[in-house]
Amino acid sequence: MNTRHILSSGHLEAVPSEPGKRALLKGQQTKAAIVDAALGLASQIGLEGLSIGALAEITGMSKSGVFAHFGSREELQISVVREYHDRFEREVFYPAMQAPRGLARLQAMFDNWMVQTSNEIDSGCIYISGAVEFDDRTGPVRDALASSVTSWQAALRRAVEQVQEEGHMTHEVEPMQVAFEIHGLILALHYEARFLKVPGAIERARQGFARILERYRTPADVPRRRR
Amino acid sequence: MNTRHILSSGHLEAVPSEPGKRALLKGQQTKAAIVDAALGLASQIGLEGLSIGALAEITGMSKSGVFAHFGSREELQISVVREYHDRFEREVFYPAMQAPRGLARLQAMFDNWMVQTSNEIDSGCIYISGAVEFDDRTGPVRDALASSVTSWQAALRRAVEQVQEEGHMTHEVEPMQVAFEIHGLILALHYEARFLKVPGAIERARQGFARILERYRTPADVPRRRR
DNA sequence: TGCAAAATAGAACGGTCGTTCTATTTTGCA
DNA sequence: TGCAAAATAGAACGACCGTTCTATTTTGCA
Repeated sequence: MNTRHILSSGHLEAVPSEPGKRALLKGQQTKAAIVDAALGLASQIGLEGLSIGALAEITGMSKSGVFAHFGSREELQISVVREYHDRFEREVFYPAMQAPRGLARLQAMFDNWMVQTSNEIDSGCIYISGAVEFDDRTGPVRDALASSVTSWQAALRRAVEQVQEEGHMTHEVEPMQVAFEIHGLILALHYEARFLKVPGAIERARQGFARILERYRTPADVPRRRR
Repeated sequence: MNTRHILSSGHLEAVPSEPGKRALLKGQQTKAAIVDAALGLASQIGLEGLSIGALAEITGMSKSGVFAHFGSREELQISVVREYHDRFEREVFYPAMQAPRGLARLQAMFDNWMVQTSNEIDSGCIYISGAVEFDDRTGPVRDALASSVTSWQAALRRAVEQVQEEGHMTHEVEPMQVAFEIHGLILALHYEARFLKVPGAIERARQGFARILERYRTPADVPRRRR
């Protein structure tokens, strides 16, 4: 249909493929602004709640103007997932990689993740709401979500392995089991803080994490209490 | 508007309020069937995905026929939440109360909860999907959801307290902290089994639960390994 | 069994949705 | 600076939404 549109619009003799890619500065700039607004909207009402009309109103554009940047609602949703993936890397993953590998890095990953998840008013986590919205659907949006989440889980697993190699955690537990339990703490935090609005959920998650570390500590490992 | 409808339809001289409540057998029966179908639908696509048109098609009724039983979509959603609450009590809570109070009962609550949550193909958990859909909204649907969840959490907390009184868990941990961590395991189970479709999520949750018990075990308590 | 009330059907409403088509404006290299 | 291509606007589409209104059928007690 993209082809049909190009062919049917205006001057046909100039084949529009070859004349060396333009910079498209303005276009990409507006597109980035739309995706930014879309991410904000999706964080509040979910990926399925995204509507092109609402997005047009927010950005002050026309519906078709917004639409043209993506070609379909699904492509818009995918763009939002990619954008969230990038931000998650930028705000959670990369900063944690600055910490020395081992306990400190795992702790940093968890801390950053907590902050990202419970970011007070706005921005619920797309990975969590998206999982609920797309858990019995197939298609590229689900795939984009799942692959982002899976890659983050793999990063978590590596971090746990490094704690084991460092000697601060027993090898008797599978790294993915630890990642599972940590994920559970984040999900419970998101549930209680964002839905039930109970205070102190962050502290519960923090305690849960500390107790996972204690539970799986190498027998010889020094307690080294912080706080 | 209800009044307007009554007044404007047909014979006005007979005030329709007093003639002793009828049994309404057929009506309540169809309503129950609609709620049942609605719960099935909401379990798959969420409370927000519920549409009266789709429900009419499933039940073989007309849209207005379905609608008349509830008066609004919101009332339909509330009915679905109440129905899920009843089933949750019937399939998770009451059976667990048959087990002797203490460790056995807490274990039964967790086991039944796991089964209810990861029920293979159909029926995702309304408490989980609903939390995501209504986490930044207000209104009676959110309130119904939240109060159901809160009452279940209170039941969980009592069960944990009884384990402490029984002497199988240290008093050093707050019961709600234990409930928080257990909730996290269920949420992670739901996430990984239903969205990511990874096998073995149930076993991860089960291990996580066992390790919570180990972690908080009274020092003097005999391990008493099962399996 | 009659008859009022309850239950259901059917059509229509205003609204929003994603998408398409055409027309106009804006961009940015030659 | 001209001009093709890119970007955007605007109107219209068919579909579905929740809801209302009126008309018809079904129910179940007197």
